[in-house]
Amino acid sequence: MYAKVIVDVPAKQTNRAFDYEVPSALRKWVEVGSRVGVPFGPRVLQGFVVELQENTQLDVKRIKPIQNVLDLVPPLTDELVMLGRWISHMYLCHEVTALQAMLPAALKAKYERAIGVGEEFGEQSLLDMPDLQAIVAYVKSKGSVPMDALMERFAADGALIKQLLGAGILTEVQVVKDRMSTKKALTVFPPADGSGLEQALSELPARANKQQEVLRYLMEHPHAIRLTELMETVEVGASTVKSLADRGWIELREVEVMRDPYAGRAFARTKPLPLTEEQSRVFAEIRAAVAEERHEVFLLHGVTGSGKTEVYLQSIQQCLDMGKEAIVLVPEISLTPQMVERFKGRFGDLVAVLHSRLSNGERYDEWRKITRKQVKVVIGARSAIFAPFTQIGLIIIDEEHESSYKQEESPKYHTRDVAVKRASMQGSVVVLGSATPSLESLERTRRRQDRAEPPYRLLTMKERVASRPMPPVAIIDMREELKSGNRSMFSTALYKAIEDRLHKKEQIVLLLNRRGYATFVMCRTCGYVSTCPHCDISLTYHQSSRMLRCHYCGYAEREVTECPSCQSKHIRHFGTGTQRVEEELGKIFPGIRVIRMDVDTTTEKGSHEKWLTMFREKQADVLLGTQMVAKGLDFPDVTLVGVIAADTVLNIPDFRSAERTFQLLTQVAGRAGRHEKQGEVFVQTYTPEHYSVQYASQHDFIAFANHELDVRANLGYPPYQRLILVTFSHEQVPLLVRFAEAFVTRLKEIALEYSTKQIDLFADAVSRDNSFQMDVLGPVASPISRIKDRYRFQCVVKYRGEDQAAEIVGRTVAWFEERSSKEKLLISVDVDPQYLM
DNA sequence: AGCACGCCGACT
DNA sequence: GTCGGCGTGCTC
Repeated sequence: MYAKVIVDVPAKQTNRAFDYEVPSALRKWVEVGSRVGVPFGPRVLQGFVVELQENTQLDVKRIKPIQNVLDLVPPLTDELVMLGRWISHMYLCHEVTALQAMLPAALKAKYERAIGVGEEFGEQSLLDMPDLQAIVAYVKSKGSVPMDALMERFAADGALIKQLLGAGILTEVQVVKDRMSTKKALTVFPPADGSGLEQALSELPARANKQQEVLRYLMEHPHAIRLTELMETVEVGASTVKSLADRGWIELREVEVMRDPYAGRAFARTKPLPLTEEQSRVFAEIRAAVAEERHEVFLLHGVTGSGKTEVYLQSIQQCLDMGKEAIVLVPEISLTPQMVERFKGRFGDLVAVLHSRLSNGERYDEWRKITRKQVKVVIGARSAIFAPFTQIGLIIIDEEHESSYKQEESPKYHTRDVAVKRASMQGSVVVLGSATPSLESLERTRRRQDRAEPPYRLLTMKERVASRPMPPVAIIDMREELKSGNRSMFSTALYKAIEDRLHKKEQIVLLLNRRGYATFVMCRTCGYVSTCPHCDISLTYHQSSRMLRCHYCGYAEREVTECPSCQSKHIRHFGTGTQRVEEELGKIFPGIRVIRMDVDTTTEKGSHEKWLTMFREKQADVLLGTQMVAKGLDFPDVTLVGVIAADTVLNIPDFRSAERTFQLLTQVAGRAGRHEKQGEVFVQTYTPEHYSVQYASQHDFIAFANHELDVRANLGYPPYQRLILVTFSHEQVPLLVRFAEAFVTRLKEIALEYSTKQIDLFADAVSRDNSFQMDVLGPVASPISRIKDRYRFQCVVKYRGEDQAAEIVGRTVAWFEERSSKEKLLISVDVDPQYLM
């Protein structure tokens, strides 16, 4: 039997399957999806089995055998292996990179050097010496032994070992191991029927008090118990228990344990809540599709507070009733303890939770609950879409518009598209939920049936549960404030509202989508601006550390008090960041309690939850933060939401900035008045007339979407045309420009090869049919033209119709890498980019 | 990615 | 005359 194996070398030349023999001893362990150790050139590598074949004529001189199998149960399924291939084609990455992305970090290969028995073994007269024989026999019995372990065991024979290595009787070998081992704990096992313990008790000397206590405890509780737990409850030392084990009365051995991050936490069981009329209507649709096992994608547009989660929960229940599994995806930031609680509360131990705050070991153990079929529901961020389930009935993506569903490192996949692909492979239902759906998804609900990519079905929930009204949104024109002499960052209206809430002891959420203190620092005499020496970007001033920081590469320097260019002392901080707002609040409202949440205050593990808990317990009046305060939070006493500057997002030069502004304003407005108390929202802006601000204040997503879709159609942007962003970087500009231009020229040539009568290249008309059109913009300097001392150029491939585009770009990259491999030029390809940066 | 094989400068 | 530079090519 032979296996096709993808080896763990993410390089162009090794991006294909290699053939290996499956030794008969390993036959029943090697399956498609197995992780194996294989000899590759002079070393041993980890690889993934992607195909098995009985017999084939292979045109390779020597087929090597698979060395070992790394898991009892293959960590990947056939389906995930296929999905990996699809991802590698779709998003242009090496196949092994796609497969690796599906596994927890704990399963990343670790290569260890060890000593094994060499091929020279047997014919050597040296072996007559008993000492040598002992060493060789030992190594042989173990297969391979780490060098230090061997030296320790045969400490006196260091010279001999060296000699054996020199003669080739022993050789250095490489062993593939897991990065993370399973956690083991010493566990005490009393005899099965409890018999013999009484006997043992009588045999113990009278003064062996502690041992007697242990025996009595075990007679009362005749089941296995962790040694540490036993030591704690009976208050004895380990030696006491060990001596009982030595006499054979009890058994003491290592048992694999799960690291359960939610161990010891009881989740109150909840029952399905009664559904509103709207909820029932939506639920009926989803339930029917799940019950009929019909692959279908629903876009659930439900306003904030319309009770989407309850619909999810009941749909999952339908899935479980049928013996099938469900995956729930949420943005990392909204995977809060409250969210976990709702799912654990409804489905108890059937839920595995995967998020980035878990340690590698914890995540690995949660993941193994899936492979062991101990759970039926997975709730997690992005990568949970790869949960190795085989009977998926339902995949839910909450807040489907979130850009964090797009992975920014290779493989640069979009979770939504991977989910739809996976669901089509398994025949499962997908529910995309959002109060502000992405325009890509909305557009697909409006497509005609006959397209190659079938349409999604739109489900709508317009009412908030308990008929709570949407909070009124006031738009405040900051230009008017300036005219009337108010130069502070708070408008009069917002100032009064904050004062009022402080007085009433109600809570406030303030949003400013910019961290740090000031966005840039400028000399008022000569106009000098502090910029990063490694990146083409201005430095941000951080008040707490009195440092100027680069938000791209992390470079930091001391605050300047004197202009480095003209020595003037007139240094001024421009632009407002969260730190400055915090300081200002303290000045205007003495005694105000502010919690600031941004990446600077939430890097520590658990800090995110800590701040939210403090706010919930009303230990603060204001929750001030970047977009992380806009998502999914639900606090009953929040009656005021203030957006300090809506323009920060709007002014970013990106075709999605209007959409992002609308989403952000809608999400943050949804934080107010979710309970009995009526809420109020203030949006400060210098562009109050902009349609994204206007429609957000009217809570009118559909009107906004129609407007924005028109804009996109006219400009030829997604969802009507799709994009591939290709970025080049190099330390020298002239070479970079030359290469980027050569790339674009070649790309156009290759694209023309694909030109047939239904493929219409470089047509600029936006017609609504399905023909393939493609255009290349650039190359131009990237918006951030230098990062970490590397200059950046980019080109944007625009296309529509069926996508050979990724293939065309892929072929161009391959052609290009053959010619530029010796230069340190980096090319990065991003299919369906979220940001054109 | 590693690592070997393979052709041209400064040293015992 | 050799030791060693890293350019090119292969790994089942």
